[in-house]
Amino acid sequence: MGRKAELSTEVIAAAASRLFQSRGFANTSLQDVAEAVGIPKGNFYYHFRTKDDIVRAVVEHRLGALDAELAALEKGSRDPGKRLVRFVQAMLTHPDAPFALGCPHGSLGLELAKARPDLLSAARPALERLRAWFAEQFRLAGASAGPDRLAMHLLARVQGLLLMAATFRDESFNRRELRELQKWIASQC
Amino acid sequence: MGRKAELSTEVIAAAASRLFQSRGFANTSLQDVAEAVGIPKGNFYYHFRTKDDIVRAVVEHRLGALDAELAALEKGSRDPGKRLVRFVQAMLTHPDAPFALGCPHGSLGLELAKARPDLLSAARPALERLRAWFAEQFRLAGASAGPDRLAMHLLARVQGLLLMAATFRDESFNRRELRELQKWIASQC
DNA sequence: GTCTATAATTCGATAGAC
DNA sequence: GTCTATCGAATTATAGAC
Repeated sequence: MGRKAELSTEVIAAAASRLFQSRGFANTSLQDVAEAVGIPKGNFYYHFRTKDDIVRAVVEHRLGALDAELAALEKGSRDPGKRLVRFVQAMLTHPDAPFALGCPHGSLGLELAKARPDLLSAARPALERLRAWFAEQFRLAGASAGPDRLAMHLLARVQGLLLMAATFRDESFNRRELRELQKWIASQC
Repeated sequence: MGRKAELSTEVIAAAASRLFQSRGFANTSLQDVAEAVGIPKGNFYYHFRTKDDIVRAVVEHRLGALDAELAALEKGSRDPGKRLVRFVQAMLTHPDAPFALGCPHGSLGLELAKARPDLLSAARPALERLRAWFAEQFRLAGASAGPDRLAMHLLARVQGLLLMAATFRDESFNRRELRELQKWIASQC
């Protein structure tokens, strides 16, 4: 079945994912990751060949976490429009703290677009997973406009809301904008 | 009048501003800045005490550039609603290439919110200048909703659009979303 | 004021013992 | 497989000649 080192590699990816979200990719050293997992930093290179490789592992780990969260939303509600509303609502209490640090997938994409365009494609799958799930909910809801366009629009609104929340830290703006976004979702479903 | 070192300091800030936008703060070394200006990197510390200090100088430089751009928009159009429409249109050809690299002010804020929360407040003035100008245009246009809320909403939409543009590089999405944003502006003025 | 030289630290990555 | 030890390069920052 699985590779022998799978567990350790997955543990490292999970720790790196948290560190990338709270400090960014460039500001996370292998030392930081190694300390978070409790291994010497030299041992890191048994699991990964370079620091760049960890980005791919992090995104793969995030895809797994995302699948679980989206599956829970699908199980929790029959109405696809309500699922979307609950998704954006869940951001408020999400362990990744996107209102304080931005969307983990969007902020990683933006950082890589600037500093490491060669790695940008590695960060995109998580955002595309979100986009595809949004589109499916809109399609199931029988939205009037094209579900793909609505999905991209919603993703952009989410990214903008979370970037503003992280930089301005204005609670009343966060609440108001979140409510308006939920109203927009309902109006499209 | 001005300080003796004002010109060199301003030149450094301008170069650092461009590098922060294209590579990010953490990925821009003092060596990069020194090379861009054509001075030895040791000479940097005659103008700035630390690397952190350059963030404040960069934002101050950006405020000046922003003032000039907004003044040109005010001069070019009497209708405040049209000014807002032209502002978002101008992003397409802006030298900062926000569609490829994100909004320089928003992406700097997001990076600092993650990696250097102690420096976040230094990055905010540029975003707040934009917000204030948006609000003034909405107020002048006699918008029905509160101009401050409309301004924050517009800023969030812009940030979301540019983050998505930088990470997805989907030209048709960029055009469509830009057009929708302009339609929203017109509907509020 | 402007330059060279370099200190002090940290980084990603490697070598090799066990 | 897991550890220690360390390399070479890059980083921020300082010292001091001119």
